[in-house]
Amino acid sequence: MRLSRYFLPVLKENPAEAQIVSHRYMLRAGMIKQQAAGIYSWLPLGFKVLRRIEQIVHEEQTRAGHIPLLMPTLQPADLWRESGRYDDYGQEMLRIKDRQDREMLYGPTNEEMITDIFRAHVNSYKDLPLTLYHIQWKFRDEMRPRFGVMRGREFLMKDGYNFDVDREAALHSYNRHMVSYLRTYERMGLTAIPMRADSGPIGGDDTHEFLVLASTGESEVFFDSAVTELRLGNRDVDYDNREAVAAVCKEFTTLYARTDETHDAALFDAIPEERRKVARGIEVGQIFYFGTKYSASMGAEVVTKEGTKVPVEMGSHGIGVSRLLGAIIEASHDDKGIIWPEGVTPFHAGIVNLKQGDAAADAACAGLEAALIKAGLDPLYDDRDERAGAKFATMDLIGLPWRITVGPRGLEKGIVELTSRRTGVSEEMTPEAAVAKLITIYEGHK
RNA sequence: CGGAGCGUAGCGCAGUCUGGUAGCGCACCUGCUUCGGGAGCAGGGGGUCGGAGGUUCGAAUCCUCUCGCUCCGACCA
Repeated sequence: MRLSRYFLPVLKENPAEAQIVSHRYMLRAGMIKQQAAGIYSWLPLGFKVLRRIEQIVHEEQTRAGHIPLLMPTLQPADLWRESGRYDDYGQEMLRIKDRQDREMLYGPTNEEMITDIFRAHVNSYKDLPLTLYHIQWKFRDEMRPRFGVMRGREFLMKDGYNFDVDREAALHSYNRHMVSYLRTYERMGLTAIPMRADSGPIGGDDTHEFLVLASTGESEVFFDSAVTELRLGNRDVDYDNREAVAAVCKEFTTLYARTDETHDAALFDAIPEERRKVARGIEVGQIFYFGTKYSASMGAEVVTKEGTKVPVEMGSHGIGVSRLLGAIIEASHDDKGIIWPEGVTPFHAGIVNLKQGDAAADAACAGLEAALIKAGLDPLYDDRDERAGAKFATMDLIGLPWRITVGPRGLEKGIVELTSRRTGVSEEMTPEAAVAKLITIYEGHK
């Protein structure tokens, strides 16, 4: 993409309404535009990152054997009367009447609807296990939306629902989700710690929240500092192997890590003092096992091997997709702007032409752009007729992890500069070497 | 929903107390000079002062109502 033809409305000054760094940078980098309290348009750059995050979520869900579908944003109220949540949910649920005066709602979550789909089409234990998920816009009419996309009223969420024949199988589904979530967050460059949490209005017996540590987080968290060292890495976990999956979960949940809702001071104090940490975190996901809470009230039953009917065992699992944009920026930025992890960056590299209009520089940039595209990468070439400083400032702000700087001075020696946004370290090399190095860097992030 | 603020050009703000016909910086347009970390000079365009009513010879400014947004708190992916 050439910047002169793109739509990237960057702001030099900080918008008055943005209080936290991720919100400020998303506005300044031209990623979002607020349309109402807690409701945003996603401008091209923000939309690109949102899509990359969605893609990673899809890939990891598919890897775990979960099946994508798509449910509507609007739901009939009657479905929620069956589960009893229509009255319980409160003002946070946006209620709407259509022209026939039918009561509708903009879905804050989809347990009822997925249970309705399940009961209509599944009758036998032979069709289990089954996990269905979608990535869809939700609406929760928060009393006080804030922090940009971190606490919007409209937000994009991946929500998945597992259906299993018995508790043991359902717990495996729970564990499978935990591992798939660990992989998902690591691919996004995040350290998200699973913490024992409170079940809240969804209800249930077992639940973990995934927290990204950040000083601006809304939750207070207590943990053993050793948990932050744990990494899933490139381990090839067999998602069908209950013991293997459970072992990973055990590894990640044995050390103390809890939110303030479930914090136990006695257990916490048993940790060696130097490893005892109190910090703040951003919740980027949550998994629940809730058994037959919805299947019993809504009549979602399957026939077992023995021929008896039992309500299906369920759980639900969510990832705050739009919130992740904010969480990633909170966890990865400096005073110049965003620093995208390679896994989610909107463009793989920026090309800065220091002297637009110089024949050699123009040709070298065009050549680099073509070579990167040919290699399957997605570069952003700043071909604007701007001074070097303005181009650097824009690149730093929008946070592309790698920048190739091209100028007449270097070209005389046959070299360009490849600069890491994260470390600031520049290396001089030939254009061909820069392309080769970028290909290598991104091999692990495709 | 309780408490506190703010709405003036695309963005950031001054002007409101003390009423007199709207201003600054950035951005934008034109020209010239610059050009390896947000250039300089000159010229130029753009605003129903959130909206409605009222007071007044006259309202961005005073009064009433209303809408929107932000912050603190309680609630939450």
